[in-house]
Amino acid sequence: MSTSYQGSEEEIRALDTYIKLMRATGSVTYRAHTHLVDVKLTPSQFGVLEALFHLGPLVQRDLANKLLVTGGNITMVVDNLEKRGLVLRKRDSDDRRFINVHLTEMGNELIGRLFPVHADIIKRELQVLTADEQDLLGDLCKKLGLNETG
Amino acid sequence: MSTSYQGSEEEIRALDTYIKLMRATGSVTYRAHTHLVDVKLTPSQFGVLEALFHLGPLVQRDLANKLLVTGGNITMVVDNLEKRGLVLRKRDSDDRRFINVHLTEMGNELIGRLFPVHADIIKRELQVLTADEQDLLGDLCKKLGLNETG
DNA sequence: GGGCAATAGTTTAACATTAAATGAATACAT
DNA sequence: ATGTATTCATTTAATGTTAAACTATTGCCC
Repeated sequence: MSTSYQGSEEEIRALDTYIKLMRATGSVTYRAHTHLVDVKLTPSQFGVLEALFHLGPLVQRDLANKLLVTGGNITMVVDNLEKRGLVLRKRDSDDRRFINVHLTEMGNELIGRLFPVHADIIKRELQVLTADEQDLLGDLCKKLGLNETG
Repeated sequence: MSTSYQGSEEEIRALDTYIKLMRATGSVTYRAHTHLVDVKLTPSQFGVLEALFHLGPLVQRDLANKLLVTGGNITMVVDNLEKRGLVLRKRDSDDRRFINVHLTEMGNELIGRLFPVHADIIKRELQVLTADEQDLLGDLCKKLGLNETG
């Protein structure tokens, strides 16, 4: 049956904390994405629209960096968004390597309508914690992220 | 440029906390997977091996539930692990709907060698937090996960 | 200014992932 | 006991995801 792994106390604690971190993130993310089914958007597509909504037109490389995915991935996701008429590509005339991605009228309308729903879901999920607890959680998470690179 | 979204204070806080949670999880997970390149295992494949290592042989449905993925996904991942001779499928003779997945000698040897490395990476990543901080983080995460369903 | 390194984007191959449809085996209700 | 509903696994289609190879463009350097 269960293969017992003999780790140190620190390892046990770290693995236990990590699994809880994973579950919490997965849980909130899962719920934050349920409403996307209605508009037939994938989480990745929503992520791109959200980034453009908040930051304005972006070069694909910047999108990839923001969303922590590869360039090839962005090519695919933007392709599908473009097919649906939600975003447009516009090559930079100064430096023709760059391609600016911006929301179309339709894309802007959609994400402008979707984001408040998204924000509300996140808010309700996080409200099992008090404001202080959320700040505390944020601080602890920030420390974990800082650990450099990646 | 930046399209300003006018959310409530609660929404702003929740979104801010959520993004930090996502970044922290992504950061630790990313680092925990770097060593898999050496043995040409994908994170999903590692996840299956890890589950089998700790819980013993599992039916595919249980694997899917443990790893929070769909059944079709497990079919694919187990296929690839089976091709490499790391796991074996064995149909249950009592209830022929079930397929038990278990580690082969080679699979057991591999995950037994890999898991300590994995545990050590997680430990080092989490050690930017004290033991108390880790417990606190775990508790906060647990509250988030509890919010039922999903 | 001609060659070379660096950067942006695309493509390809392999694997992952989901939802939905299907097939096979079992449970259950009347 | 027979028909119906469940459950498990697979398949399919579509999209995502990465790494690696490739193209195109620009920057740099001698």
